Amino acid sequence: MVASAAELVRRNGIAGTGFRDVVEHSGTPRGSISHHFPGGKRQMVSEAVRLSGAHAATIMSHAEQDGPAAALAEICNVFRRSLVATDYAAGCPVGAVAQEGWREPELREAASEVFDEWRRILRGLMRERGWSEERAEDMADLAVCAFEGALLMCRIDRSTAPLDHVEHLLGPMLEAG
Amino acid sequence: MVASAAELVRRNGIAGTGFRDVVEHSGTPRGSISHHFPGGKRQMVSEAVRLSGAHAATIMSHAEQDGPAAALAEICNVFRRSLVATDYAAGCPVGAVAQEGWREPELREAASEVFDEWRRILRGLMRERGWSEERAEDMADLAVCAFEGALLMCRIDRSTAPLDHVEHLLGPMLEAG
DNA sequence: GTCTATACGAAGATAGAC
DNA sequence: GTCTATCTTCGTATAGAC
Repeated sequence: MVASAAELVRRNGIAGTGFRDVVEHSGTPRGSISHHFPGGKRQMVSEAVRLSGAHAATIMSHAEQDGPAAALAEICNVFRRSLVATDYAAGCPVGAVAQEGWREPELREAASEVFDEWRRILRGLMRERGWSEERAEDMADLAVCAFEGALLMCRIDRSTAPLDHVEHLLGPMLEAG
Repeated sequence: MVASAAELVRRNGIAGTGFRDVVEHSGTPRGSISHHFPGGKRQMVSEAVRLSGAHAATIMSHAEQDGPAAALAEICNVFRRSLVATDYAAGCPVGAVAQEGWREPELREAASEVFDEWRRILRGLMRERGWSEERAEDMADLAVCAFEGALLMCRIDRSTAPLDHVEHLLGPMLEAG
């Protein structure tokens, strides 16, 4: 059910995703919403963001023995496939929450923790490549910003070009300390 | 009225911005909505995006005699001031539409044209610095992606650091061809 | 636990008076 | 042109039956 929520939010946004859609998409019983999510929609979206964020972090970590550029390439590949497979409907659920749900402290907190983890992973990989702590932090910021922005722009362009460009330009930069 | 819509959309998103809020914010008469916007909310948001996009393009163009890094710095400065002045409520209206309104062809088209103009401006400035057409295109993509992503992240972090990092890391890259 | 029905509020669109 | 009132839709939350 949380996975369904994440999938719908990344496509239609928070406001565009109702409980109705989630129960339909997940096939779960309609009457158990308030039982599983006493915190209402906020709680559901919050859990969806954390789930997606952890999933992405796992993907990046899988490539961590190959360095920061490989980690970036890996996560770009996964999202690029999603974009193409859904005809550019599937963006990033964390970005959606960052745009629509930042006023809700619970959602802002969830998105914040996800972004922090992503940056922490990239920072660690760059440190291993000899970057200074400060430069690694700045570059990790740039990488996550560019990644999130690229997902936005790919949907508008109906093309994976922005994501491709980010990956190919930023990858080498992350390697050279 | 369009300016009010743009201001409200960049803060609260499309779904979070009702006609009610717009007439209140702009002080315009409530009964003339459908007269000025026969196309409904879509039309209003579409015009708001184009207005904001053109405004940002003008800002970048003001610094164009000083090169691409100066243009980037100028637009970053303007949005950084907005972020701080509104306690991180004011993001980018074009980004909001890219996230929430991409399904509406009219809105997607408007956002697409705005992004294209921004990239065209940066590409032109980089060409003057001796970049090849292809590299200039890729770097312009990266710059706009990073800028949009930074505005997202600044709100979540409640800090201008992501935007600062993007500006300081990307600026020099745009200069050196 | 799961389900149905409903209350409550919000928002967009529309019609008609002045 | 401007305004008020209303219609309709939709989504969340809640209460109560099985």
